[in-house]
Amino acid sequence: MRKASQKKKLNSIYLKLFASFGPQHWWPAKTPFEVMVGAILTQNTNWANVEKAIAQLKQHKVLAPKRIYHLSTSKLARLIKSVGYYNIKAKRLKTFLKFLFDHYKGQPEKMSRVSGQKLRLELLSINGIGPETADSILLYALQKPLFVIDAYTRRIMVRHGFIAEDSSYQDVQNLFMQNLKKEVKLFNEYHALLVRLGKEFCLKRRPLCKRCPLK
DNA sequence: GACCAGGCACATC
DNA sequence: GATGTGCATGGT
Repeated sequence: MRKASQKKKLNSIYLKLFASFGPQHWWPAKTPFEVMVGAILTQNTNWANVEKAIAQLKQHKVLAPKRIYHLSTSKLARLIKSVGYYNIKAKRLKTFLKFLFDHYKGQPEKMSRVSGQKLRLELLSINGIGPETADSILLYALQKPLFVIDAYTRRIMVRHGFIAEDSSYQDVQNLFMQNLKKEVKLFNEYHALLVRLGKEFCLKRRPLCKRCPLK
C-alpha cells in the first residue's frame, strides 16, 4: 500500500468507526493507578473478569499503591482470582509496585513529568510488562501519545491488508504513529474503537465482515 | 466441551 | 531469531 493512501485510509477508518460506534470512554477507571493495575490484570483476559478483580480490591480497600505494596503476594492472588493467571499477575503487580516506590515514591502522578519514550523504556525493563501493557499505561494512565497495539488491532490491520501477518509490535505501532497526528485523544479513541470493532466483527475464527462498518 | 479473552517470559532448538 | 509452552478463570 502506498504511503499517502495509507494515511488517508487510516484516517478514514477512524472517522467511520467513530461515526458507527461513537466515543468509547476509555479507559474505564477512576484513577491513573487503577488504569495501571487494570493494564496488568487484563493481559490475555476478558475485561469483565478484570472488573470483578478490581471490585474485590476496592471492597477490601487495597486499591492504593501503599496497600498493594504491603499486601502479601498470596493474599493479592486470592483477591484477583477472577482474572486467571492470578499467581503470575499477583507477582507482576508486586514487581510493578516495587518499581513505582523505588523510582517515583509510590506516586503515579510523579511519572507524568518524565518523557513518554523514557518511561516506555523503564516500563519495558520491568518483568511482566511488555509493549502492550507499557503503552496502555502510558496512553491511558499518563496521557502520553503512544498507540496501543493489541490482538484485535493486529487482526484487523492484517485482514485489511495494511500489514503482514508476521509484523512485529513495532511495525504495527509505527503504521499508526507515522500516519496519524500524535494526539492522546485520537490514539485513545482510535484504539478503543478498534477493540470495539474487533469484539463485534473480527473474532479469531469467525470474521463477520458482512455487516462490518468498514465495508 | 471447545473456543476465546484488551500478553508476557522463558526454555529450547 | 523463531517457535513452543506455561500461566488459569469465566463467558459463550
